[in-house]
Amino acid sequence: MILSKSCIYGIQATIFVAAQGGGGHVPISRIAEQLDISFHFLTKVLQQLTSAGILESMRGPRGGVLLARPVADITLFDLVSAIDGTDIFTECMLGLPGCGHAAPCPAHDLWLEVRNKFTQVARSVTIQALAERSAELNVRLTGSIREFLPTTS
Amino acid sequence: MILSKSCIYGIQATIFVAAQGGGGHVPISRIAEQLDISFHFLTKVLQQLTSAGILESMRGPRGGVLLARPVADITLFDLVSAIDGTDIFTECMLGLPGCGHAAPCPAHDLWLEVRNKFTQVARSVTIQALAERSAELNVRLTGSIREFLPTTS
DNA sequence: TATATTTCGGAGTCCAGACTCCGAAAACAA
DNA sequence: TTGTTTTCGGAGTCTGGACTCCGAAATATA
Repeated sequence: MILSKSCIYGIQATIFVAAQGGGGHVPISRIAEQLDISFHFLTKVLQQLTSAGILESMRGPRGGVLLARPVADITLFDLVSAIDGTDIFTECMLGLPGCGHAAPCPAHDLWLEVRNKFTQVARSVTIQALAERSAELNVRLTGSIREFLPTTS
Repeated sequence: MILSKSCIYGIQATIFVAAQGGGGHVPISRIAEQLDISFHFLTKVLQQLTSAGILESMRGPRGGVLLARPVADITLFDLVSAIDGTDIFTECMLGLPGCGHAAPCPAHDLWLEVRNKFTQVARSVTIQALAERSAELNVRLTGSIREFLPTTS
C-alpha cells in the first residue's frame, strides 16, 4: 500500500469535514460512523492533523473538529506529510540512503520522473477540489458504497 | 516504503547477476555477501524469482542462479510483479476496493496519471539498462558504498 | 562412492503498524 | 453545581513483513 491506513483515514476524514460546509465542529464519532472507521483509531489520526495545524478541535458537547485553514489552502501534500511524513516524496526507489544526483542508484533519474509527477499532483490537489469532486460525481469515499454527504433527511 | 525489502533485494540481486555477464551460475552466498544482504533471507526472495521463471537455479558445487531470459527481456515490472504483486500498479490511492472508472474515488483520475507514469517506466526499463547504467556511471547498488562489479582483483 | 557445496523448504523470532481499551480533562447544558 | 458529551493521552493486543536457523535434497568433484 502506497499510503498508510492512518493517512488514508486522515484524507477521507478531511474530505468529509470539508464536505460538511464548515458551519461548525464535526464530532469525530460521526465521521468515524459515516466512513466506517474505528472511532478510537481515527481519534489518534485526527490528533496528528490537529497538531499539524490542519484541523482545529474542541472538546465537550457540540465539540469536534473543523478545518483550521480555508479548504483551498489544504493540499493532499499537506495531509500526507502530516501523517506519513515526506519520505514518500523524496525516497529512492531502492531505498538507498542518500541516493541523489551526486550518488545515484541505477534507477534514480527514471524514478525521479515518477516521484516528481506524484509530488506535483499532491501539491496541486486541494481538499476543496476533492470535496467538490465527491459532491459533483456523487462519488464514494469509503470502502462500503454509501452516501456521506450532509444528510438532508 | 514503496517497494518491500524483499522486492528491493530481488532487484539489486538481479542487476548484480546481470552485471556478472551471464557466464555461469552465481552462488547466492556471493550475491548476499557483495550486496550486504542476509544470505538466508535472500535465498527466499530468489526462490520466488526462480519459480516466476526469471531466474534459473542449480544446486551443488558451482551451483547458484542465473538469468532465465535475455537481460533485455526482463523489466522492472516483471521483478516487482513477481515479488510484491501487481497491486501497486492497479491500486486506488485511498485503497478503496473496486475503485475504477465506474465507481471512482475523488482522487481517482489524478492518481491514475501517477500510476500510469510509474507503470510505463517500470515496463520500459530493462535489467540490461539498469546493469549498463550501474557500470557506466559506476553507480552504487547497495546501502553501503562499495563496488559490486565483477572483481578484477 | 564419499564429500563438500549449494539450493530448497519449513519453522521460529522480532518489530512496527493497525487497532482496541480505559481513564482523564475540557466544555457545554440543565 | 452536576452531569453529559467529547477530545486527549497512554497502554495494551494482534497481525504481517523482515529476518534467523536448521535440516534435507541435489549435484559436481575427487
